[in-house]
Amino acid sequence: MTTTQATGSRREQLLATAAELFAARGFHGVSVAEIGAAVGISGPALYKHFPGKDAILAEMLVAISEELLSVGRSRAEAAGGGVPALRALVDWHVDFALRHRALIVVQDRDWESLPTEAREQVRSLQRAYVDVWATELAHVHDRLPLDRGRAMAHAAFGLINSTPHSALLPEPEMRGLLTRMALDALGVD
Amino acid sequence: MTTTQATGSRREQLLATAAELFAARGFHGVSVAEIGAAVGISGPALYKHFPGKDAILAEMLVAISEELLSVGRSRAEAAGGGVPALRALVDWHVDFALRHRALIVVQDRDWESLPTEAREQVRSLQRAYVDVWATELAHVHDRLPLDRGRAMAHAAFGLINSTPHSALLPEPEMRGLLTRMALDALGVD
DNA sequence: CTCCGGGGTTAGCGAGCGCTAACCTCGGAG
DNA sequence: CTCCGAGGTTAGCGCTCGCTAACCCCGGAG
Repeated sequence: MTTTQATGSRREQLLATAAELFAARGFHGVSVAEIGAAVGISGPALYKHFPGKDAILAEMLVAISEELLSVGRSRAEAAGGGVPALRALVDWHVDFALRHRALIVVQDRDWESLPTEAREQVRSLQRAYVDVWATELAHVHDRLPLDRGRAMAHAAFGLINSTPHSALLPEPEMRGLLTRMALDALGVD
Repeated sequence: MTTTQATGSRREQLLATAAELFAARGFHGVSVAEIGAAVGISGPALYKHFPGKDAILAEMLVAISEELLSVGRSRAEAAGGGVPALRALVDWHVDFALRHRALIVVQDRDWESLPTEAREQVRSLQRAYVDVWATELAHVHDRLPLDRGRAMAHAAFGLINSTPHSALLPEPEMRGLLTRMALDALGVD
């Protein structure tokens, strides 16, 4: 068996670079030649690592959707539910958004460019993640319908995910600001 | 002089239809043939109304940026500044986002596809709009630096503009929810 | 030493794109 | 009655795109 190290790092290098390019100019606005050039190989060499351009997008969006959900779930559980769980969820999402600005942009801009199967997968992962938030919100605000909790979660994501578009504050201050605004918007305190 | 009515309505029909298509599949994901077909003409007939595909995008984004700024300004002024002005701004932006979901989506997804001149124009209009919010925020929260006010405004836009992506509540309830969450996030009340 | 497969190269295909050219139609203004 | 320009049409050009084909290099297992 060969070392999967080199292979893995080239793949991940491509994923990371493609994420930056997609974030900057959109999935349809970036060619495979550009993606290749950005990592020092050129054009069709990319097909030795991915079956197609779509597959790159699919892999990165499925991966982040899975990470958001699984870590979000475990942090909420570790916090024991209720207000501490919501604090944990906000902290987690703010942290993620600040660390992966490019992926945040791509996720809600190029979602429609996913091949059908991956699109469904991402959709269901996102729904599950929203429901983690919505159920915690329902525990905190009693008599809160699930629909309303979901809408509140979406609004909070919009607030937190706005950070790639502004980015005019130093990172620690931005983190604090977004965290406080999100908690206030969710009526937590 | 001919009646500019028919001409104007065809132009506006194209603008409205193109906005829906761009919102659904992205600027690069929609062809001029599709835009034409969606209004009953086909393909190149569109060049009798616009100098190019870019120009359609430019016209609609410049128009909404101007409207957001000018109406926002006048409403804030009419409210007399301070907390009432912020309430007026939130009401205005929520109303706009609910009425023009497609344009909201296009504005922050296909911004980079604008021709240079229009891009600069939209950028400066948006900056001015953000500053309307930031200055009112500075009046309400004393010692609030302008940078921080701008970041708060961006976050509030993110919250309010999330509505095209969720849309799972009836409109009046959504309006109330977004308004309350935005005001809470901004520390107004 | 051999050889073979992973990871790279260039050439080029077929399709779709934005846009232009050339032409048609037809409802008024003169 | 004439004519002309607004607003359509189709044909097709030139370009870029995603992707395939065919080939090459070379490090390490047997």
